[in-house]
Amino acid sequence: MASKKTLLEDIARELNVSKTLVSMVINGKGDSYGISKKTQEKVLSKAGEMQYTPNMFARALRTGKSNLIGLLVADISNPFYSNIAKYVERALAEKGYNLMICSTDENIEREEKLVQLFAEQQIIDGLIVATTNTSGGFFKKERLRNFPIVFIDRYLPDIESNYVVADNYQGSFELTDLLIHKGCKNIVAFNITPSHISSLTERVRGFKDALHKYNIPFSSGNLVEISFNNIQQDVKEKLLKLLKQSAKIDAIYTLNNHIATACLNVFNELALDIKKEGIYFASFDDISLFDFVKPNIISVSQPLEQIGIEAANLALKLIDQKVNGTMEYEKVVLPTSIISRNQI
Amino acid sequence: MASKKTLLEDIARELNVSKTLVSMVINGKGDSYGISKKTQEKVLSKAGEMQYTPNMFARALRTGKSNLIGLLVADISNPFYSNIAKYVERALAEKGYNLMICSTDENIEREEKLVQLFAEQQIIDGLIVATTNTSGGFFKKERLRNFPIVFIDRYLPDIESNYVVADNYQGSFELTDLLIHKGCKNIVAFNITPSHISSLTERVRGFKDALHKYNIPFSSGNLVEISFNNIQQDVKEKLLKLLKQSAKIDAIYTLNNHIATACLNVFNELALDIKKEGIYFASFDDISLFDFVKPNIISVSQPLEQIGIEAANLALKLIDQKVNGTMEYEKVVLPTSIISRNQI
DNA sequence: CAAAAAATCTAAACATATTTAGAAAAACGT
DNA sequence: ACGTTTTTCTAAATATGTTTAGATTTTTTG
Repeated sequence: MASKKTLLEDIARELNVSKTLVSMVINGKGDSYGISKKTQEKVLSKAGEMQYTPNMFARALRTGKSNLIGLLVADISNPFYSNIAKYVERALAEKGYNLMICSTDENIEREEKLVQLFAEQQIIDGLIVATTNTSGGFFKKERLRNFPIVFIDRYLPDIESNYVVADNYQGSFELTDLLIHKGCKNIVAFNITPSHISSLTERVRGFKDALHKYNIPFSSGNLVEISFNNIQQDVKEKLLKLLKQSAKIDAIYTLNNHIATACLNVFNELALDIKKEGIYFASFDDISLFDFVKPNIISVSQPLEQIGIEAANLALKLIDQKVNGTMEYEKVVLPTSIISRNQI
Repeated sequence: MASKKTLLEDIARELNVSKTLVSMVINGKGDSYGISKKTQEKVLSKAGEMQYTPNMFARALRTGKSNLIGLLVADISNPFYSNIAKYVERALAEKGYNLMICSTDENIEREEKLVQLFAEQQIIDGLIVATTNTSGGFFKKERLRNFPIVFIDRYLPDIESNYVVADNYQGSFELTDLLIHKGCKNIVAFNITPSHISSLTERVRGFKDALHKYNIPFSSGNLVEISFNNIQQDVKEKLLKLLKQSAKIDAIYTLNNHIATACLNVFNELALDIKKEGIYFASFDDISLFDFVKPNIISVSQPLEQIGIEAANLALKLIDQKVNGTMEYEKVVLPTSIISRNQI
């Protein structure tokens, strides 16, 4: 005989009070509604005794608040995102919020469907998203414009928005700068296509600007595009071509961890010893793998924990502001750090 | 002027029908309720036109179903779990369900709080959980016993339950068997303490049984316990001691990827070349890292995708059965595979 | 064509809270 | 003791759907 769930009404009946009163007390508004201490005491203890827990749906339906935050990432199995997810979740749990994580599989349509479902439906109170979208058109929609959304990792340049990102430009600039100081003259950066997402364009810009600062010429050969759908194969081809060409290169700089991993795979497979050839290996994004592999990798590490915490807090702040009417855009850019493993 | 959300009533008013009818049609029950094709057509097209999307909370409140499944794991940033999460999510999305992922931080209290919140509150229709609990006492509670729960990775031996796990015993047995065939006589397994979770005890059992099969003596020295709270330091100490001792060991077998990673860190830090000393390195759990490091690692790989898919399907099946009254326990044990990188 | 049967549709109840507007009780002032 | 405040509490409305029981309308049948 599975005993039915305790309802507000059950408590009210037991105590011979109205459910209004019980609701007020349960929600900690007893004082402000002038419920006597004694009654509050009674209600609270009875509620505990009967193991009352409010029905979230009824509450959300009435209040329009679910205490749920959504997190949308391209791929939850990517350690970059799963780590951020962990920190976001921790930060939210402290404030009594729960997190709904969903992967979009780097698929714009799925992303839009999920945003629609979550945000327009008001299933969640706020959204944190590493968007796969590029145009911003979707997020301009009236109903979304008034919804608390925090972009992380990537933002959409053509719309005003709240975001928390690493300083991709500066990180890339510094990394390139470091390589140059180590004597590199012909650094080849591996980018991914399509590459309109902000983080990548910023990294490219940082790379180019650093070269420019030292008057090192940049030619199309310094930026290799890897097709997203065929990373492994494409990296292998481009890499082999590079190593065979007459113009000697002295550093490979992969613009994200996917490409880095693909390169390492190729080195492994072909037993290539980059180091012996006097080529540095550098990458944006630091993943734990880098601590174990050869060649040693110089990397730009993003402050995952900070990104997570800031994003969570910003989301909560926006939710608050929304209630209070005002709504300003906040842009958080966090510094990266170079992890320079003793190279060559 | 942010246009208000479209409600059922709005559509009903526009078309001069009852909202009952609209609801029926929207839910695809038009035929069974005998709503004429023409009317259904009208409703559907108007709903599309007005961009109607039902309010999930109102619906869930009334029906007691949210189309949400919960996934509770110890640590979403652990690639083992985040990969499973990805596959679970995909499988559920196909069936119109969404996934709420939460990390428990390997904290029993937090786990229980979340289960309470999600399951008892009926926020979710079903739960998939890699439990940190050990006793089963918590899950024996009346209200949870009638809730669709699928355990993954680990199950609780002292309660009847539904679970999807890898064949930890068999995988461990085969791995040990392989090592023995390679000539190992003194294999040392690194376990984690506390180690009452089923997956680990099964792995230990497989290890011992394989030794026994070949009449290889097992002594306490063959099983090193690493304390969970201090993995890195503890591994380092135990490892150094082992390598210095007189009795030569010929294989190290780490019982999960955490310990494996810790070992690799030590090898790295101290520039130890296990291989040169003629020691094999093996580990349960295969993570991508293993493809890149030295020494080459023989590992037991778990079928992550299958675990995810089976867990998702089982959860949905249970939800169905719950509605239909019957409720049987299903235990899915999936085969593992050995990844034998050419060692020594 | 009236009665019976079948096909369509609807009013009202319900799911479980929160909140508003106002009632009842207690305390106070003279 | 009676009107006024103040304190404490409650009935009813509300949030947005789903579902039951029954009402209308249409079609069929003798």
